[in-house]
Amino acid sequence: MAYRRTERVIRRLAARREDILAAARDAVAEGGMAAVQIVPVAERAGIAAGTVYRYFPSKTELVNELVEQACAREVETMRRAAEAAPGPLSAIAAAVAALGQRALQNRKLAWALIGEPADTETGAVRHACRAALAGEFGRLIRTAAAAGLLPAEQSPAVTAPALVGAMIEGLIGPLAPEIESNPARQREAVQSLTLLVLRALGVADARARGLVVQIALPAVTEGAA
Amino acid sequence: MAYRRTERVIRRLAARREDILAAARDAVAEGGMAAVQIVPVAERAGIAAGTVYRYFPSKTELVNELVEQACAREVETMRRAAEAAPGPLSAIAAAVAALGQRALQNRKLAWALIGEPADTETGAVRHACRAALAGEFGRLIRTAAAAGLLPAEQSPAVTAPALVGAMIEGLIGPLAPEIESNPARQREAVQSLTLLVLRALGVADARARGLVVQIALPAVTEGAA
DNA sequence: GCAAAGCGTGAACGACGATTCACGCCAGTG
DNA sequence: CACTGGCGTGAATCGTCGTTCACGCTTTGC
Repeated sequence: MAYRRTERVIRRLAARREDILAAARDAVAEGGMAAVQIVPVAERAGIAAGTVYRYFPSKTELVNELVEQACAREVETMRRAAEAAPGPLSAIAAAVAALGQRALQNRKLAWALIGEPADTETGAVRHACRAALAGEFGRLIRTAAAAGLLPAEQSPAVTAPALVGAMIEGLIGPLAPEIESNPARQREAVQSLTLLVLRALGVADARARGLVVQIALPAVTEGAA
Repeated sequence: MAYRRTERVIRRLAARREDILAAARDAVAEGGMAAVQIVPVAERAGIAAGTVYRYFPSKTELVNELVEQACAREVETMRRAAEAAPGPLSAIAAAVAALGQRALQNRKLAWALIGEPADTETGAVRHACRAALAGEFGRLIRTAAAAGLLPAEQSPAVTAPALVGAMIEGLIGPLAPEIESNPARQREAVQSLTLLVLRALGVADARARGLVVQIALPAVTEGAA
């Protein structure tokens, strides 16, 4: 044998791989999914087009990994926020607020990754992502319902996806008012949305119960794009 | 002069134009936005590819018109359902139900036209479409709020888009349960969603008030694809 | 220092799909 | 009925990417 990957090389390769993913992420954040093109992404990463294919078998795979990564991060954010909450209801509130907060931090990115579609292949991954979000959310709903905190008539199979849709559309969808750069209005929007979701689930007096205040602004600082 | 369009010819041209739009619509319903390709659409319409360009300056224009048409139809459906309702609250319920009902009738089509994105050009039109839906919906909310039937704290600018999102995602989004062919379950899903929306707006006891029953199944028979 | 094995390169290739256009055909005109 | 001009055609054209690959350069092992 005459060649074996050194620790140093392995590290370099891994770093390069991350660079590519980061470049792709940046591209998405700037120009949406359509902006993820091999040559531009490669340039952004400071490498040649062909090199991308040393790390990813195809563009589809690259995009898939991007979406999966982002999705996992969101689900994790949600889960953590919920776990840190003192009870099932505030867990829901916290989850919504955390997700909303993050989404607002980079609306275009979030929208592109979760909302905007791509080829059929990628569609499956995105579907899995939404399903994961809805699933996690459904779990929170069921927990609260089981604890008698929500009207029992809930059908999480319908409400969870619908509310995920409400969050997506309400905050990051193309409809959302332009609040990108205004922290105060962002906070406001997230709160409105949180209240909306709670009401939708049958919690009429969330504000009175102080469910909103305690989740007002979960510091989300990790993993900046 | 040696040529002037006869009434008959004008009619034929208009019909052809509609044929093209219909063919495009069918294509969308079958394979999503991606399936709207000039040659296949032309074949479907029984004409040559080049002919499409006698009627539409570009594919983008064709798609735009398709989306606008569909959008206008939906907004109109919503408005009419609301107007026929006996009061502001049932107007909201009726609007949601009517929209949901129609969307379910051809989920793939609805999703492709409203949910699934396309190129930047088309994005603008779709944005306008969603905005129109949200606007109409916002109007209903404001009316109800003004009548003191909803908590005054509503901020339609946030809730209307969010609830449009909830409807889209909950019923026709990729996550929605597969209920295409089961009328009973469709009815159920629409009702759940209607209740969800009403609750989200602060109406806790919609069912008790009989708001749901009266909109149970607005016969939507007009304009089949 | 030398051979072996990856790694990086970027021009070239291929697929796909929108758009064009030179040519017949048919309907309207007088 | 002959003539005119728009309509329909569909093969060819053009652009836009994703993907490949033959060729150096770099790193590793001895």
